[in-house]
Amino acid sequence: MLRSMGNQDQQFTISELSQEFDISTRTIRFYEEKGFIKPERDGQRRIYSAADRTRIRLILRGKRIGLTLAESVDIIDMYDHHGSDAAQLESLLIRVRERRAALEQQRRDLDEMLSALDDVENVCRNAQLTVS
Amino acid sequence: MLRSMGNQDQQFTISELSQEFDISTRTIRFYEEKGFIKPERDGQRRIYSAADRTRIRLILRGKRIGLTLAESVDIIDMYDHHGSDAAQLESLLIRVRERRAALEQQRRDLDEMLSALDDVENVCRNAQLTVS
DNA sequence: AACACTCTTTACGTTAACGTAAACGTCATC
DNA sequence: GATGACGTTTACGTTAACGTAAAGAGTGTT
Repeated sequence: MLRSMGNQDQQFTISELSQEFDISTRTIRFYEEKGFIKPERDGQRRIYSAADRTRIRLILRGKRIGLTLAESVDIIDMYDHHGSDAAQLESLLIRVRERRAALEQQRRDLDEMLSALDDVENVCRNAQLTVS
Repeated sequence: MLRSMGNQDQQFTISELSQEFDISTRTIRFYEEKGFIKPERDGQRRIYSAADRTRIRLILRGKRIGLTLAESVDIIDMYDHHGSDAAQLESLLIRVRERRAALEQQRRDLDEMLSALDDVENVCRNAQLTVS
């Protein structure tokens, strides 16, 4: 786990992140408003760390699979939840399994839908041959 | 494709479907209000066909993977879109491929998230051994 | 007839996730 | 010192997907 720890202290402005992820600055401020990220300040200006940037990336990934922001954050927080307490570990494990069950159901639904689209595509091809 | 055509003419009341799918009757009427299903009537009462029922099932599957109702219906309508016209077939094929690309991206995101959860679970196990 | 259901329409309320606009602060630059 | 470019706060607006409540119709039961 020992990394070279090069430049973890990189910083970003709001417009940089906005452009990189193709989201509005309003969206980024909204995430902060909801407590999902907590950038530092240089006077009034917000300064985002590499960790903030990663959180945004993960939130957006969650969005793409249809999770709400709260759900995404809930999952993300599992990653670095160092609840050393044994009871906390247990409840964390339970939550992880619940999430995984839901995500696996999602994957089944996704696969069904994909194979249905495959069928449509094949039917289309055949029809094209018939027509042409 | 010749099926035995047993009882395709089955009918359902709104409360039957509501219970079967564990959604409210309001939701079912809402779907109709939006034009996603068009049940017949017995006087005032709505009567749902097997096809209506299937559409609801597919809409709900779409919901589970995070699609909007409009998106779900858009995909569902691809299934029985018998656009015999060659140009229509072509544009349908394009739309099918677009959808599939998005769904495949979704599956990648899903798989990443699942493997991240696997990691969390393993870390938890190790921590449990350390603690106990 | 009175009730109990199930269904109907109409309509206002709610939450999430932002969009949009107004009004202002801070630098650099022309 | 005015003009941009970029940032800030505050606040009202918007859409999707229903929830919830009110008031009534139809059908069967006691």
